[in-house]
Amino acid sequence: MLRLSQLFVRTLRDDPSDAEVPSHRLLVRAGYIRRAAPGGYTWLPLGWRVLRKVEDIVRQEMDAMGAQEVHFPALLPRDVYEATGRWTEYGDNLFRLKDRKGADFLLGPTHEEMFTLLVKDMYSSYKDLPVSLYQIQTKYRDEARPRAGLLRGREFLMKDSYSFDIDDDALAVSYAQHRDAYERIFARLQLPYVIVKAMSGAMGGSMSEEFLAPIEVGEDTFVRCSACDYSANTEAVTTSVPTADSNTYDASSTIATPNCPTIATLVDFLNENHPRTDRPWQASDTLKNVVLRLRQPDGSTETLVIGVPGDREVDMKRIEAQLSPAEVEPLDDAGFAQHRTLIRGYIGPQILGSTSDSGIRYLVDPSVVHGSAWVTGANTKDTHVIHLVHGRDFTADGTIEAVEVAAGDPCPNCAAPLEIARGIEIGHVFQLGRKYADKLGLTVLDHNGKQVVVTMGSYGIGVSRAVASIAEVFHDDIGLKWPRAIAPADVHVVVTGKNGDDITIAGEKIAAELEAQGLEVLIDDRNGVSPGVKFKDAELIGIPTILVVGKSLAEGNVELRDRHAGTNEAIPVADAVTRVVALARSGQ
RNA sequence: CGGGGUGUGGCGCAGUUGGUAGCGCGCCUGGUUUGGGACCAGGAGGCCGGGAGUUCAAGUCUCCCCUCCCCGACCA
Repeated sequence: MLRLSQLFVRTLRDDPSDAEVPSHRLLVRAGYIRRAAPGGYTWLPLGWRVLRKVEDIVRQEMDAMGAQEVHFPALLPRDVYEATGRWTEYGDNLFRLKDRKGADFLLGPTHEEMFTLLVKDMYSSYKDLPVSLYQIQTKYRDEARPRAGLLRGREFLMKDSYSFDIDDDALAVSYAQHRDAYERIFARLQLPYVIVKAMSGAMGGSMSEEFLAPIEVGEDTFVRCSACDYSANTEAVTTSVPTADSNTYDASSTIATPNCPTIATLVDFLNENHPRTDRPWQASDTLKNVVLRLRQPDGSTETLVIGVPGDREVDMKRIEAQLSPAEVEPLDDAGFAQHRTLIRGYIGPQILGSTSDSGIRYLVDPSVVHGSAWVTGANTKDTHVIHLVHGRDFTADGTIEAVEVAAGDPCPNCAAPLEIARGIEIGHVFQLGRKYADKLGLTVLDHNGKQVVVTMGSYGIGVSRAVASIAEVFHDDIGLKWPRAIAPADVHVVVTGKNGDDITIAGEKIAAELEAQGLEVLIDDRNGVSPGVKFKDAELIGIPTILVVGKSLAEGNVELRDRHAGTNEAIPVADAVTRVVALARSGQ
């Protein structure tokens, strides 16, 4: 039995000043966690119980799908990460340290290499596959900006698992099993989620999905369709190809546009000096050409220009994801100096394209459809071109999804408007493919006795982040409201009497009976603490069922409070144990 | 890494023109209280983020560094 008179906890009356998001505020205030280091938290008894319950649910479902638990050290040698290039690739986010002999070590940010080598060490036949292994481990990442308490720390608890298969079909099966297990885990945690398509990006895999808890304070932006079930991470959105523009336009003409350095000033100038007959000019009539530099992993660079409608922002993440593994950056002054034909602010596609004199590759966003007419730069200072038609007056080398996805954009599935929402990434499933197995030499003999490279999947759940996410979903102004499955106890018995009086005796008796029934009981047996304080603390701590043994005992009643529903029901003392046990076992 | 804010007992905060630190909560002792964060009396607890400087004198002024929070960049 957890006795509040003994429990190592101190609830705070005021919000801690450094906590902004509700989960952080309430977990500290209710005595679940305490900040111990930048990006690091101490788990107090109540919090540790919740964390272990989340862990247990994850463990049960992973075991049920056939994965086997192992445990690696967090302290890892450099050479393993050197083999895959991640010692350098991971950059500043990696915690590095040296041992007394000066040898390099790191604190594991994720364990692909270790799992791959472990399987290589032990297995060598297709008969050993498939196999899925997992661990629940403390991970270390030297985040540039830890924030929001448990939501982004530098040390956090993660379940990571890895599947090993003989071929892509088998990988698809392992992937589906993990995905199903994740759905069961989040359902048991009562954590709402959407599964969004994610970019496989530099990891080189083929299929990747994120589980996002749709919560405003989340750091991930995703889109979802207002009509169908489509959802995707913003950088992974693919737009449907718009139909070509079949209108006929006037011949293009070059016009002087003094003092029009921005799109807004250009549009104003056009409306004043070259008004359209049908409607005013708009930013969406202009074609904005952004100059980028691509840097390939081998160090070579290329200048690239991307055309997007002038009313849209360029999304560098989306572009980078499609050009991976090349890195993308805006062209700097030195770069412009090398391309004298590119006049900043007046760049037009007339001189661009790999077959043009400049030889500069030119891509357009799909919204710049064939046959559409644009206002754009004339490649001379203070001069623009109007009625420049795609396909007639200029050509592109191809298309690239380049504009920042905005609310109201059409859904690629059904064309209904998309919504933009924020979420917390609580899980990620990923078909890694052969990247790690290749680099680390993980092969097995197939049934023909031939060496084949194993294909892998990697799957993660942020366990400590899940605790915070649940707190984000289940709280109100006065405290936490845990789902029953992970509450630190089944019932919180509030006893409002003084030591030795009838109320205290009755409360202790009920608590003991509840415990005898197998329930986890937290009893507020503090002497000399006023009922108001006990009620406030019970609401703050957030155990879903609160049983008050107090003044209504005189009428033979106790009070059964539901923290979620906010209800308070007087029930006969004799029924108390049965009722509470039934509630606890209902799972609701 | 850029921009903004911040740092004073465990928590929340005040501290004037520079003059040797205070309030509320919490904690301890005694007493009175006990259904919505009680009351009275008496206590304990502070390298004022760190360093350097100006000054007879620095929480307060100057410079450098650091922390935490927010926004951005970054984030398998």
